[in-house]
Amino acid sequence: MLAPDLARKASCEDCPIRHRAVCAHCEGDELQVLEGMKSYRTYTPGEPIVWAGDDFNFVASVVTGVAAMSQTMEDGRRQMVGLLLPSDFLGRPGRAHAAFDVTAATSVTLCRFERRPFEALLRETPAVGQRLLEMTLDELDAAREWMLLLGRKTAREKISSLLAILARREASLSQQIPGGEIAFDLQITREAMADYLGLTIETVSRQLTALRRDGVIVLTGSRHVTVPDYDNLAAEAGDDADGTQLT
Amino acid sequence: MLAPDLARKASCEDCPIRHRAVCAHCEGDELQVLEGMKSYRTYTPGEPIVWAGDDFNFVASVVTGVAAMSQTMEDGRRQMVGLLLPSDFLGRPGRAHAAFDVTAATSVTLCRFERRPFEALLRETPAVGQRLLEMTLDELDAAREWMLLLGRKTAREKISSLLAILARREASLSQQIPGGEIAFDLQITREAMADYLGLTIETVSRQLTALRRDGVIVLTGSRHVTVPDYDNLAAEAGDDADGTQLT
DNA sequence: CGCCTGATTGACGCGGTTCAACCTCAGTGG
DNA sequence: CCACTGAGGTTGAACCGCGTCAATCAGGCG
Repeated sequence: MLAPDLARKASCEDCPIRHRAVCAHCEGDELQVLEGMKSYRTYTPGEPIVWAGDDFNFVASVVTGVAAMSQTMEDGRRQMVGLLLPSDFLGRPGRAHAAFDVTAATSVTLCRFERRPFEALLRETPAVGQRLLEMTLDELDAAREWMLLLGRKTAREKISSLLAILARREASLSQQIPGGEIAFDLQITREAMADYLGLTIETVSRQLTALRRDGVIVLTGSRHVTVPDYDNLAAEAGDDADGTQLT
Repeated sequence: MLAPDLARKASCEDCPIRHRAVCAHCEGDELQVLEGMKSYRTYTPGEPIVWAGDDFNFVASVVTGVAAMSQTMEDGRRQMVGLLLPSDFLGRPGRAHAAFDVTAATSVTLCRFERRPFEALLRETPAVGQRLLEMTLDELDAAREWMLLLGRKTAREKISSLLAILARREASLSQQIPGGEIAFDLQITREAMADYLGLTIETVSRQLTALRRDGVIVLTGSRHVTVPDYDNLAAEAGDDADGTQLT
């Protein structure tokens, strides 16, 4: 299950998430300690990482890929409660059981630390705790923004919001011209979109079709999206122009 | 605007939230520092504490009362994203502007610290940062639980969930007999309930009536609720019996 | 080719919103 | 003392957005 290319410990210095992850503020000695504690593991798409209620004796940073955190009701209704992207932190120091299901959405590589030693590290190395606090506060803000989407937005606005987020990320990653058209691939299925947005796959499909019909987006195949006019899409999302932006 | 009885600084030793708030882990010297930094302020019911986007140069602990954190769309749709109860922390170290509106739901007294000195304290006093991290992680879990409610639960389940939370809190505060009936007052209006649950006031009213008709609750006046059988109410909330519980 | 998973589309119905009337109660002032 | 007022709450009727159920389509793979 170990990815061959990452099974031998890559150096933290070369790590792609070096300056965004929980270890971002660490230097020299501290980084050495982390280097000694870490181990990599790669999960295949769809593979469960933990189930809610399970013993959960490690914490980890996502190095590559996407993992989904979700909750399921007895009758099968499911709600995604977080998307874990590279540099995001997974796990809960001070808690021995997982609160949510976590599943690999794509192929995912984690940089893992045993929970106990990591908790000790938190006590002794303020830099890690401070960075974790920053990251957790950001996640809390993002979760609260998402609550507005889930509680008050229409299906069309929900889809538009999600596409706008993905378009913004694509634009920032690829340094595209502001105002120009943005194109990206949906990495996730309609089902994952529905779980994330609190909708059904049928509604997701219908609203995508409607947005295409109205010229807000261009769909090539079912997974490739082109946004001719980002402002137009943002207006459909119902976010006030000056307001905060979902991450 | 200062509450006369709290305007002179009450001692941290006697503080009702002494061992639950952000200062919980502090001892001796550290407490002295906080004691010197703090100032109290009381807000009247309905009074805004901050608006989203405003300069926000303090952080605070709620000492007494209830404050509501919420987000509003251009057209007036509103979603509450958090309820701040005594000992809860308000504010975001490292950020100069508020992300959400915060309003006093009842009369609220805050124990406030200027943001800059508090940030310095966070760097120098690990105990505060560690406690804040714990609290933030708990809030994040609660926000994620709420996402399931907003995204997937029916109106009846939403109301039942809220009542179950309030009943649990009442039972734990008043040490009631497990299995016995639980009675409590709704401290908030139908409008606040609707904003919290992502519903309209009409739907809130109708579902409360339906739960009363079905014997799940007894309503005395419009604000006093008696729960004859907690397990029955919990079943209506749709939470799986073994699962995690909203706080 | 057949099979399976993911996605689209249509028909239909329900749950929750919308709009509106009305009720209750606590002030408030004549 | 009672009329007036306004906020909070309840109830009814009609509408419609989205879920449900079901049929069909497209693409990948043995």
